[in-house]
Amino acid sequence: MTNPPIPFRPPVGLRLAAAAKAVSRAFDEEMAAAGGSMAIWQVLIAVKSRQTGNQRELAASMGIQGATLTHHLNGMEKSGLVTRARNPENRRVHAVELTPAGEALFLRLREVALGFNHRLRDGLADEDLDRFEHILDRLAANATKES
Amino acid sequence: MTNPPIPFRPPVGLRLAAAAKAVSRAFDEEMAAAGGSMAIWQVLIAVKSRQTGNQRELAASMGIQGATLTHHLNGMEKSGLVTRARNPENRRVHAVELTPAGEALFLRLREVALGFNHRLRDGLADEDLDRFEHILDRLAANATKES
DNA sequence: TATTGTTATACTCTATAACTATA
DNA sequence: TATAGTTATAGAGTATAACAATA
Repeated sequence: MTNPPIPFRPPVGLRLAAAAKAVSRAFDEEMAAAGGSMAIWQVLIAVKSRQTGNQRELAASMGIQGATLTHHLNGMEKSGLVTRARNPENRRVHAVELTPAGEALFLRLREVALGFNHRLRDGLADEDLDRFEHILDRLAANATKES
Repeated sequence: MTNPPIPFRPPVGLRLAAAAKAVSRAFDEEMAAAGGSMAIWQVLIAVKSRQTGNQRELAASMGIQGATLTHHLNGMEKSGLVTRARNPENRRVHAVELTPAGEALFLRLREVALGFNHRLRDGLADEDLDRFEHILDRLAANATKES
């Protein structure tokens, strides 16, 4: 009836989550100091890198639901960062575009992101990062494939 | 007035965040199916692996604030998973202990976590994971060190 | 006064369900 | 009917500030 200690070592997924949390938190702080946020930055990237896509695709590329993206876009539109206009050829589609303020914020946040990543990569060779990203991809694929 | 596309490649930090999100989400789903959650699992691990620590240390090991941990413990106490009793030697300290239900849930979630990690590691050699975790540590350290 | 933890409150991100507009 | 997106609502996780209990 005693309670023998169970040998225990934190699993790899937890290591990944903890590291990602620490990195995201530090990144968020720098984004906030520059007038942005992680979510805003992701939307700006998504809009900037695939201007033609509809919102559903945009949301998918961010890993969130369409309604969640609407939520973020509402805030960004209210802040004057983006505009949404119906596409004349298919008026169901809303074309999301950056305003000048949105473009300016994108450039500012990009500076922050580039600087952050430069610091993040300190002491890490490109080869290390390539392998690292390869394993990231593998983990994500393993996690999401049906057992 | 045209809009020349700015060459752009998602930074590494974003890759890390996206992979962690995908993995965490899949993990959360399995935890939920077993009656738990990521937060509950982390508390159980923290309590289980360092029973002597006070709540502040517990929170720190989870990367959250003390008040946030209280929030989780309130829920877990209400669910009958943990008890909190004052330490007679220093009555400011609340000793967090698992109830039998908490122990049972720990074991159940551990099964889920072990199975998940087994699947997660599919096709990855220990050597790969060692290097991977080393880089995770490095990234976390780089992110949190003052620039 | 300092330490430990809780309460009160609020913010952000996320989701689902029901809805509107358009095709 | 099907598709694109929005609105309404809710839940989880987090934080800060003020507080109570104890030392």
